[in-house]
Amino acid sequence: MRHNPGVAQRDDVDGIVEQWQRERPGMRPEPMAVFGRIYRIARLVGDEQERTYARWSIGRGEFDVLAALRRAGAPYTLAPKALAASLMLTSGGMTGRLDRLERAGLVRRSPDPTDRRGLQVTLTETGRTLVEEAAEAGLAVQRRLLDALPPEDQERLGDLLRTLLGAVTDRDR
Amino acid sequence: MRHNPGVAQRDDVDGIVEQWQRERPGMRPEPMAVFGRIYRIARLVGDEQERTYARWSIGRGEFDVLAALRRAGAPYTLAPKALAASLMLTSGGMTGRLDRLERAGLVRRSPDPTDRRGLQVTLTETGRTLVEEAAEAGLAVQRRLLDALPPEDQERLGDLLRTLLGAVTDRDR
DNA sequence: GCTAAGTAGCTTAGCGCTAAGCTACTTGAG
DNA sequence: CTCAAGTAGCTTAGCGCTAAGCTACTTAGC
Repeated sequence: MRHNPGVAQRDDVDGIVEQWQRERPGMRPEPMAVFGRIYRIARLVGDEQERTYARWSIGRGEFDVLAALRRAGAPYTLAPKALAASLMLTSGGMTGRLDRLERAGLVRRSPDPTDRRGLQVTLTETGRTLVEEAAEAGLAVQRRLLDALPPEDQERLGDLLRTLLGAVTDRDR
Repeated sequence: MRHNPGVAQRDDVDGIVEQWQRERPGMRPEPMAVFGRIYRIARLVGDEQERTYARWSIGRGEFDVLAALRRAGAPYTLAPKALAASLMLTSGGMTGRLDRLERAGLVRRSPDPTDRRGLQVTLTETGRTLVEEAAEAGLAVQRRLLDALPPEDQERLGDLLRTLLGAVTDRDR
């Protein structure tokens, strides 16, 4: 039985909140109703995206690198340092991703002409085509899921999350 | 400069959406404004929780196991199978977490009297005390961040996420 | 009761990450 | 100029996960 779309029913997270309320009265675990769902959605949608990108034989980590390069615009070039920062990754992690992408012929590493310590990572033609197709497919997944909400709620959700992300980011400084 | 709390300003995710719009007109990347923020919040708040639980020398994975046992109520006992299912973990991952928790004296493994293949995992007294303290601290972190939103928006956000999580979960069946 | 299929938990190999430390290079102070 | 401090990228060790496969046990069909 398919439930009425747009009408949210009691879910596992409600159950967890109620269990805590029963076991620890006075705990006020309501924030879990928000963050518990955020964790689960991130995990489940992330896995779904992973399955989508698998059609192009890349993982989500590799996709994120290609997408950052594509978004940067022609000539689709960034330093490993800049990529690692924007993807919240250590330099070691970045080295590994670039190794895999270079082996697959999707990016090219070349020396930075202005700093001999540095590199430039550039999308190859193959990489550019691949990331454009994969991005479209990944976006289609997101859009299909998000359409469980009417357009005005989609926007409201984005706004609420913007405020929350702002608080989280502030806190981290 | 601290911005006005509750007023969401342009953030990195807005920048990413705009970059895609500029580079790929017609792409309609608006869903990223929701899922991009969900990914970031999950990551950043998760890391913050990790730092909080570190005060008790456990990671988030271990905490989740202890919390599931505590929430289940006295006698704080569940089968590894049930734990793995509720934490979306493979049996191998569960074995590892239980090894660490047992070594730390926070849970005890005993044979299931009704099924000789099975085990029962039980919270020790030490484990129960620890998880109650750590849960309170983790919740305080969540509450402080969520208070960037007025109470009625906190509830609205939870409701919107419930609907979205419902769509994601449906999809997975 | 016997056997085939299914299930619970563990083991192993492999993967991608972090933290720490390395080399090569750049920058800034004197 | 010289030299100390800083920076970019890579290497290594260690960690916790998954996927696949194992053993021991249970269940269902005959």
